[in-house]
Amino acid sequence: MSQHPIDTGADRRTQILEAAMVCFAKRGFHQASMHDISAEAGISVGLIYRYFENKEAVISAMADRHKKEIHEVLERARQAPTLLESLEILFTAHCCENSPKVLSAFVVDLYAEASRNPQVANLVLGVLQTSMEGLTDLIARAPETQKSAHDLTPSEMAELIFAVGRGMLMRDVLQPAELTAEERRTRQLAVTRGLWRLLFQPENAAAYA
Amino acid sequence: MSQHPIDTGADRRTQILEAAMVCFAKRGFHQASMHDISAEAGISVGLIYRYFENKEAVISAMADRHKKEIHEVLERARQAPTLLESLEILFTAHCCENSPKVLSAFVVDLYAEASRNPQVANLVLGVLQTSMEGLTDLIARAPETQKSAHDLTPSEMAELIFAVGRGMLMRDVLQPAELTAEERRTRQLAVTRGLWRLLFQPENAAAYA
Amino acid sequence: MSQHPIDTGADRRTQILEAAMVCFAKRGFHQASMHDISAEAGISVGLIYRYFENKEAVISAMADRHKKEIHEVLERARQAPTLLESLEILFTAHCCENSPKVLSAFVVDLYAEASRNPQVANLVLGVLQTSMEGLTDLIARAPETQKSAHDLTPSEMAELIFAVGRGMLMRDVLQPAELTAEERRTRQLAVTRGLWRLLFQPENAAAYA
Amino acid sequence: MSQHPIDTGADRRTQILEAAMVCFAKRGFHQASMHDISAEAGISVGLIYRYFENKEAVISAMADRHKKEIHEVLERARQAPTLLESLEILFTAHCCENSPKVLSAFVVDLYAEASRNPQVANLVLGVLQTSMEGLTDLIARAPETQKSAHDLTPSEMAELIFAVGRGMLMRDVLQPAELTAEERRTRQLAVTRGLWRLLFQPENAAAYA
DNA sequence: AATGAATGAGGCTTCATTCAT
DNA sequence: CATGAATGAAGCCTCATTCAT
Repeated sequence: MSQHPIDTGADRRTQILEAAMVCFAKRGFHQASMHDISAEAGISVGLIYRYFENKEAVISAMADRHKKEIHEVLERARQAPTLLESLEILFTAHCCENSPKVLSAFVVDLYAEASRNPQVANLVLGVLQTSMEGLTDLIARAPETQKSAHDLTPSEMAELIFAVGRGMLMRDVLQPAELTAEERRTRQLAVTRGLWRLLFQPENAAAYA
Repeated sequence: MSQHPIDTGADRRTQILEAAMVCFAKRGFHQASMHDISAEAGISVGLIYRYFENKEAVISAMADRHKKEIHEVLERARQAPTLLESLEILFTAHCCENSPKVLSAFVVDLYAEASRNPQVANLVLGVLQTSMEGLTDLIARAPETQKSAHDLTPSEMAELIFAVGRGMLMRDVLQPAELTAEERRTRQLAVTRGLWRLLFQPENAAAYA
Repeated sequence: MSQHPIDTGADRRTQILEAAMVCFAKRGFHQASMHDISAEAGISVGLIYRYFENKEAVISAMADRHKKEIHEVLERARQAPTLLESLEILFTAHCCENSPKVLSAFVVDLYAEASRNPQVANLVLGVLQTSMEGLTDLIARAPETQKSAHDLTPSEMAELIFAVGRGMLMRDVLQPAELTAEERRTRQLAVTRGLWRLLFQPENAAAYA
Repeated sequence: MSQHPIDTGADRRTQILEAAMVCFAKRGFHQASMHDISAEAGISVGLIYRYFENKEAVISAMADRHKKEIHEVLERARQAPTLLESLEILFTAHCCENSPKVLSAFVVDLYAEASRNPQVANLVLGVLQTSMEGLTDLIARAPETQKSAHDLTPSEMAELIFAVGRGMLMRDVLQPAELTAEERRTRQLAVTRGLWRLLFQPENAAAYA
């Protein structure tokens, strides 16, 4: 029945997490039932329990997965030639449904969960700190930073960038569902680019002088 | 706390909403049981149903209350003498648990709920649009804006300010619970002020020229 | 507010029972809530408890009332000049909503209640036996009976008449609600008259001879 | 009773309906709790919901079952050699607890339910109409009818027969529970046979001529 | 006498989890 | 490995009943 006669444990876990992501984004962690997930994954409820101790463990695994994805994105961002390109990579992953897996609603729910589950909170906090350090580093090294027309430290700049990222993500869940991913992305990009201009493009200031 | 041994209907509703806010912030909309709320309010479960049709209605009433509070804050912000003071008022209300009623976790949950409940989504969207218009207006009128060293429109500036506000709020739910409200506020203010400086203080740019 | 400054206990009881009848007919004994009844009566819930010990007592009082009404009808039937007129009086009371108080659905519910509440069962049984005796007596005395073309005893004839009466009543609750009381009555009368002809009009038989 | 340790879905449904019938007859549709039914069936509450969407659905299924049983009886009645035997078959099924499944109290409750639930009303009405047509047809074809000493049409005769059937059934729920099924049957048969004599045995009339 | 706010037990239903097959 | 029937605790909600005013 499965694509291959052999499903490794990892494949199954992935399959289940994929389904869980859909359900969690659609209904939220606690509104999505194990049955929902099993149906979405096309398997039986019992099978989920062979791969995850309980629902909590699915949520944790999901958070872990989120962490890995963010780290991957960070890695890709680090390898971009310019700071603006790095930012665009980060932005696309963080803000948009374009990214294959990260759905806004899921992330908002993840933060909501973090607010009452210290384990999740620590994980998300870890992701955040690593990302912050990564971005701060990128900014500090970038030549664009040297000529910026303001006195913000790289760390402050990174903080602002992430704050705006999260803010746009929160905003995104309010969009009528009819908007396409592309439309969402465009609207968000407009705002974010405003911040980038402020932070990294001194010529406006120069014009003023 | 109650002025008289007589609780009018409005008082009861308030009492219940107050309790619900605590429970919702502590456990989330759907994890908080009606029993939790009644216990927190010190009344019986059944009594809640004399004042609210069902749990959904409690959530809606809460969202309404949030709306009213935000509008009040907006009004106060409008009356501040300078733009920066307006922003500080908005910031304090939007970002901090200092504000008597608005708890970060509740707002994050509200957005999570909005992502699946169109009625809540519309309400939150309405709040957002009114607030945005209000702030855009404030910015457009403010003398500080005239000399800013960038090309962002008032609307874009407002968008950024709100995005950062939401972003800090999301960030706030990750704080270890031990932080005092004052500490949270300070940390958030540091970031936000960075943005304000970028937007409204051209002298840095001037210094650069 | 009440028609008279003084409401005797009896008046209140009647008022409540009147309202209860409406509610019971509309929703059934156990589906009708005390609140429904109080609202229908235009009084407060608590007041019902001043006149009736509990809901059970309201149901019992209702059954009692039913008993009294049936006995009244029986008395009127007894005074009719002919047997057929007696039967018509009984029929009208037993089968039709035309009668001011007896609603089919209520009676069916009363029997359903009787099937599990021995006290109600005994009361209904008592009504039935008295009525049966009354009707048997009427039949035995009636001159029409003497020339009937069959060998049924007056008791058997009464039994049949009541059975058909109950049967029509049960049938009545299935009628679409749009039928007027008059239409219901007409349809039921047609059937019942068939039985009366069989029982009391020998000329058909004569025609056969 | 179960043929195998394996219960197919259909078996479970039957088991639940069997238990529900007992509970409904004992307490009525709305007084019987889902817990009552599960206990009577010897299963857990939750399991009922695997086989029925909700309590309403159990009631509907029960009504359906009643419909099927009545239709079966009608079929059997149709195949009886004489009209009187047909009637006896109908009678036994309609009036007596002897019939394995049809309990008087259940049927009275079914009609009570029908008076408020249009869906149930339609179903019961459908059963009634089919039965009526079937019986009318039987009567019209029966040789016994040709020589009857009255002017009732087959349809009127069928109407009377069903009315008496329902009437006896209603009467049946008042019996003290101590009566055996056989005793009930005998008493009811006595009445019903009176009607049959009136309708189908012309010799009495003839004797009169 | 009358009100209606308040209580809390109990009903319906869902769902995480287990386990026999 | 996989299934899905089965369990039962827990959640939402209703409603008979009480009682302070």
